Amino acid sequence: MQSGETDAAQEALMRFVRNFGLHQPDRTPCGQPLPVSEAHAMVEIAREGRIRQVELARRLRLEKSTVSRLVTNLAGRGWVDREAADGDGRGVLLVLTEAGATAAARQADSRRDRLAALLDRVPEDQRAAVVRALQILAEAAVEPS
Amino acid sequence: MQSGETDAAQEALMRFVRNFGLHQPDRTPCGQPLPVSEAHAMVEIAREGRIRQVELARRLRLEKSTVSRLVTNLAGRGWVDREAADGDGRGVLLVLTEAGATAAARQADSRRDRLAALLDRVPEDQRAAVVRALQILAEAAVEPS
DNA sequence: CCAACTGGTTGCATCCTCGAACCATCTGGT
DNA sequence: ACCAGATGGTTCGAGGATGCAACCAGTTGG
Repeated sequence: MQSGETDAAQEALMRFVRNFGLHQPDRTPCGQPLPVSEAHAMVEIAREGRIRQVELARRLRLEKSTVSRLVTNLAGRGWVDREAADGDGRGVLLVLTEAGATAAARQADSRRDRLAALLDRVPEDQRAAVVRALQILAEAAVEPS
Repeated sequence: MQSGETDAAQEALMRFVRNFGLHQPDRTPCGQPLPVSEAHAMVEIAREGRIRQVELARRLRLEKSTVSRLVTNLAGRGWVDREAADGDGRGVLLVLTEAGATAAARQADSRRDRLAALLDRVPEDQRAAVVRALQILAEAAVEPS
């Protein structure tokens, strides 16, 4: 590993976090001000349709208590329902409501716009490489929890 | 702009944020638990040696009030001193103390380790491309404030 | 010389996250 | 069948990070 390469990556990562506004936990570009973690939760729930709360916590890398409150918020917005898990009397199954599906779609659109604007500012001939790199990074960032 | 590409980028970005732990504002890998923004502040101050507080706010994309408090914390750790700006009686010039320089160096080492570990997990023949992509992204993420 | 602006600080409100305590429900071994 | 330990959730308390508004002190331009 070349030290210069690492330093460059470190510098670039910091700039990206700042420039993209990742340090502001609230207010994501999802149509309405929506906490990042709730937005991420919506993505996961929407993808699966129904998902165990503990599984959501694992994917979001959040404490179960945090997820519990987060889900309470989402339920308060009328976006998800809590159902009893089939085989397990303890578990909670999260299900997207109709309104939740609509909201998730709207959020996805806004996010798409934001990302499209970002990618618009990278030279066209490097776009594919950048996206690919992002995927590689996401994969490489997995830490043993 | 291909929609599939945007979606892939969006997905990858979300995974990266989660997997890398960017959603935890406190606790950065800098030797000791250090808030992300304070760590970034240290990087900027260390790079410049001395920097105006308002300039720090601009670079960190934070409200001046937030920076004021942030700097108070850093001063409390004994890492920076507040000096009067030369030509301007209002301004504050931030200067790294000796201890601050040491701390900044230590933090840089820890960050380097973390980044090196991350890059270690990306295939060697793509490392350069990934770092390059990160730089492009950081550049592209600049929003008109 | 005064109005408008700029840099900082402080107070207030909001939000996010974690750990601990607690409860209910499995699971595995005896 | 029973009990100890693990697992999934909820609630409570505490700690941090951030923004906005109000306020003060200097600066600038007309």
